[in-house]
Amino acid sequence: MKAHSHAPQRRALPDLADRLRRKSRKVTGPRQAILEILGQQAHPMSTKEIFGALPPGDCDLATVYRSMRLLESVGMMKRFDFGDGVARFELLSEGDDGHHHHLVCTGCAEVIEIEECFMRELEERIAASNGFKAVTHKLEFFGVCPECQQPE
Amino acid sequence: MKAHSHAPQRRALPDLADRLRRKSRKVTGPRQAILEILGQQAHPMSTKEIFGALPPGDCDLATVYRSMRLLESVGMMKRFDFGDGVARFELLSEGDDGHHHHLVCTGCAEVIEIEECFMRELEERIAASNGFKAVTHKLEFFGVCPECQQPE
DNA sequence: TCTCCAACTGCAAATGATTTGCAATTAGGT
DNA sequence: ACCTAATTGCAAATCATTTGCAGTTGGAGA
Repeated sequence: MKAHSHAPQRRALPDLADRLRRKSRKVTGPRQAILEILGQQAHPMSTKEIFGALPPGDCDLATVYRSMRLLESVGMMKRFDFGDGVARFELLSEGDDGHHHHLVCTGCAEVIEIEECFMRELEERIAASNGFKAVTHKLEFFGVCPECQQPE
Repeated sequence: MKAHSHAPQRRALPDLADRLRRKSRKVTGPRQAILEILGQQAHPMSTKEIFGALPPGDCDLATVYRSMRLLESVGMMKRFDFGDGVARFELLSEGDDGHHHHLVCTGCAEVIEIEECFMRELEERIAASNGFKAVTHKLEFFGVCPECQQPE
């Protein structure tokens, strides 16, 4: 498991309040709880996983889905797509745009964060040569982790 | 529209027969028809689109889904994921592993193929430093195409 | 502190892509 | 031509995610 200090947990709540107020949205129990969960998690979590980590009976799955969208829209959450049809989220710390990539084990689904992004210049080159603007990219790596390499 | 000669259409059918025979699968009408469609298309098509391009009443949507899986498994089709929840496919010409990337306009969904792949060494670096094997990646670019940049 | 209404929430039903069970059909090896 | 496993159509089932609706609640303003 890779150390990755995600959550300046102390600032999470006031930050949440600020961002929500700006859009006249409310600071509700589910939203705080979700932030709490994600703050303890170093790796992206699916909505189902988040729901499962919530105190039982605390809130509805639909509410979690709705919350993820909202939190994403106010820039507190980054959505990732590992191509398995399930959206995953990471909590963004303030000022972080969350741009990074992952190395996902195709055997056990272990996830390792790749800090560096080598693609900025590449983006620019591609944008320029195709007349595109605002070019971004999605990039994830897949492979077999050391554990899964043992026959066992 | 970018020129991209996808289909050595002449060789498609015998090739199909070969590959299918090896797995004792059959050369059926729907499978030939799908190959035909994809062979005329320079860009990835979704299953629905393929279905729509097929002569009406020719075959069932479920059959198209099943065919795409099969054709992918015998290495005649490459699956792409643009993150919109719909799988897209390109016909592979013989000997081609289909590894390339796309630049997708977030406005009109225009797709441009990016021939070069600059990631081989990167893959190796990432594999090495994390002890992973068989590392691959998924990478797609998104941006606003020249058309969509005009206010209209 | 009390009011009030837009923002939320739970619940169930709706979506949309994709898969699957099953009985009827067919390609292709012998 | 025959025979059987591979295919297909159709409808029902999955799965992730969204949405309609009626009841609940956070928080700006009196």
